[in-house]
Amino acid sequence: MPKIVDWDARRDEILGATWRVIARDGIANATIRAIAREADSSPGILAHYFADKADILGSALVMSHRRVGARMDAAAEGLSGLAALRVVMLEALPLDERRDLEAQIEISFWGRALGASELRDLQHSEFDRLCGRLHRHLEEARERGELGPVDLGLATHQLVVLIDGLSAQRVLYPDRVTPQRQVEMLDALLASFRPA
Amino acid sequence: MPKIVDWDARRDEILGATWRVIARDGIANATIRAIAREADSSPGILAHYFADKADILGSALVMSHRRVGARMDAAAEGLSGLAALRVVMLEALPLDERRDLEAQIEISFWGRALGASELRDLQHSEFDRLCGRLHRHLEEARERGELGPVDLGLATHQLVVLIDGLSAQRVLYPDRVTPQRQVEMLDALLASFRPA
Amino acid sequence: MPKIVDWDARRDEILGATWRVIARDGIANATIRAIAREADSSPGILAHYFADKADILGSALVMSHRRVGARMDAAAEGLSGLAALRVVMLEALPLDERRDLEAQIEISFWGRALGASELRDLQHSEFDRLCGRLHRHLEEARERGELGPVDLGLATHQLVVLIDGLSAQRVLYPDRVTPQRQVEMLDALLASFRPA
Amino acid sequence: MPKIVDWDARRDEILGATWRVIARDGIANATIRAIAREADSSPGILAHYFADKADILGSALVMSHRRVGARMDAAAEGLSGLAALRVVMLEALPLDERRDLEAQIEISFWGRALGASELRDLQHSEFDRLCGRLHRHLEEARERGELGPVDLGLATHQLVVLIDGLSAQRVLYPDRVTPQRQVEMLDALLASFRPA
DNA sequence: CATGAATGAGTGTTCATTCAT
DNA sequence: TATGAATGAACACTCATTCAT
Repeated sequence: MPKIVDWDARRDEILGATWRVIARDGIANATIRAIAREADSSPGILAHYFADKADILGSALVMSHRRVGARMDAAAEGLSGLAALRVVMLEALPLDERRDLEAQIEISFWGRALGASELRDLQHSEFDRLCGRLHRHLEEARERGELGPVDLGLATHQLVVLIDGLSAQRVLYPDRVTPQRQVEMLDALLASFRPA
Repeated sequence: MPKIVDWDARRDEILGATWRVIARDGIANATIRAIAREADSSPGILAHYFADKADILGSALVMSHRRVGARMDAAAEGLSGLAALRVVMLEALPLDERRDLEAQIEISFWGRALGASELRDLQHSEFDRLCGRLHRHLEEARERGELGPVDLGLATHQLVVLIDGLSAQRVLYPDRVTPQRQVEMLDALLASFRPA
Repeated sequence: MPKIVDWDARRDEILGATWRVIARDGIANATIRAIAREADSSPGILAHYFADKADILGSALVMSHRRVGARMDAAAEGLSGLAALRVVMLEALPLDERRDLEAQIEISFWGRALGASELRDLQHSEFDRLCGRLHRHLEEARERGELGPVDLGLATHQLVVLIDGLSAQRVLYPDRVTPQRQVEMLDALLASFRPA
Repeated sequence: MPKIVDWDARRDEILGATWRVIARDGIANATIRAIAREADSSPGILAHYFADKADILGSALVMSHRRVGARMDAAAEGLSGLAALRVVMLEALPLDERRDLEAQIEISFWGRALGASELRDLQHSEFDRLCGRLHRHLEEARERGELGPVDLGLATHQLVVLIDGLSAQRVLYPDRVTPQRQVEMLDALLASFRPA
């Protein structure tokens, strides 16, 4: 009988190690050896679970997005309109340590996307999902009469720009971007959507 | 001292080549050889102008910031308050090709800053200068009675978050972030600062 | 002892898979994993049947030689002298698909023998057997008065040189070395042995 | 001023080291490190002179062929017909240490050609040149009336089969294939071409 | 000053081998 | 007996850096 291994669990473990290395040492120092060491493993083993390094990094990004998406689903359960939009946005912002890590991952990939077109494509498709979700909640809000005369496309855009801007600021200047400050900015933006 | 002038000109030329390589191939592919080739030069010569590769990349970032700062100075000449703030912000946003390049440089460095502390420090000090400038114009606006009851610290923060968020979006999804859209968002934010 | 039979059968199966991989992908790509995959097996199992990779490759070569030898025995049954020599030679030449495979195996090992002395020794002893067989038939031919004034050592050598040369040509330029051409060359050589 | 280096001389030096490593350790052990060590150099330097390892090996083969071709040109100078053919063939056979080395190189590549199609193509084109040369001298011989009723295509083929067969035998069993023996076989074949 | 050849450490990746199951 | 996960060394190749010219 072969050694029983929970394939998906081991994969996730390696991706988790990848996150930690990226966040701690930067994506430029996220070598296969460093990831293997962080995962208490050997360099060769990564070939069992991933095709190559690009697959590891891409999978790490997708996994991060999937976790955020799952949390958004859970948080928006039973809600709709602006209320749903707010909790969804709160899941997207780097408000605690776990989400700081996600923001670090995300921003590390931004610079890398310039030189790697397939990474770029990956980010585009992942980004579309988020935009779609935000837009849907805005449409709900409009139907519920929660909105003033705002352009939904513009409003969606403002929301993602807020996420990206706050993520970047939080990663680069963690001391200046407190969770309260983030919520403050989110609420200011949401307030601007409401009828006068 | 004609030699000195030539020396600075050659330095700037190399930094310009560095920008182009980063924007075209990504910062991960910005090797010394690639930069030297882009500058129609040889790898060894870079050692005459820069201590090492980190110096090249750091200098490229500083030069980018300095150029933006100089443009802000020129644009704000004779203006103050919200009017000055607006033209300064317009210089910070990726509204044309040259500033797209600057945004690409900037974002490429974000991911790199996680693993390189001296790059982080560099970014901090550069960032402080921008915040100071924005804050100063907001203070002027307050003195001129152009502002409603806004918290200047929060407002400053909203402005830099807008810059970072729009820069990231523009670099990653250039088709979706038109110059008009950027100005639209900026004016929406500035409007929220004014008295009701 | 049914187990033993299965054991040998499994061994032969693995060696057959080894042949196919060498012929298809080249000996440089004949990895243990590739062989195991071709044999619908797992990498670890090969350790049960063979000491190490060199043992697998060496055994594959020996098995190839043994099969050729067995076919020669069968073909020469009841014959002697030049008639026997001719059918033996016809078994050694790459005249059909199966023997093309054997020639590919053989030639793949030639390059490898330079760096691996034990493989070299293996090839020497295997080669001696073939030479002995050819020489024996030539002696029979002499006794039967089928030969002109030829040096048996030289003649033996000419025969093995013909086998090696035709095998190499057939493997490298299969389109140019038709079976007819091979028989033509063999018969020309045999004719030169006969009395004027 | 840059360090003056005779590019071609350095290239040839590396290829010479490649030959020696292949002949001594086998082509499977002809690693970039081993070649660099043999050339009293460092692994990285090979990238200056060759695109990759396949380029090194391919260039080594081409260079070997080119040297043989040059020697054939020189030897056949002023001769034609069977006389030219004989000296050309004498250059192709492993009659001294230098040509033993060439035969080792050649045979090492045979096994490798099975798995590498571009190497196969290289060998084909190189082989065509040799066939063309032999055929040309046979045509001269025919015009001069030196030949009996032989098929020139078959005769050409017999010559290359002799070269390949003798090369293989010489490499694998050097003690048994003396220079005299080789010349003996060549002359026997040439004799069979002459009118009865 | 400028060049580009040279170095050697570091990268991603492959692979024979081992071993717990 | 059979599996395939795991290891770690070796591979080809890249790159920042140095230095003789």
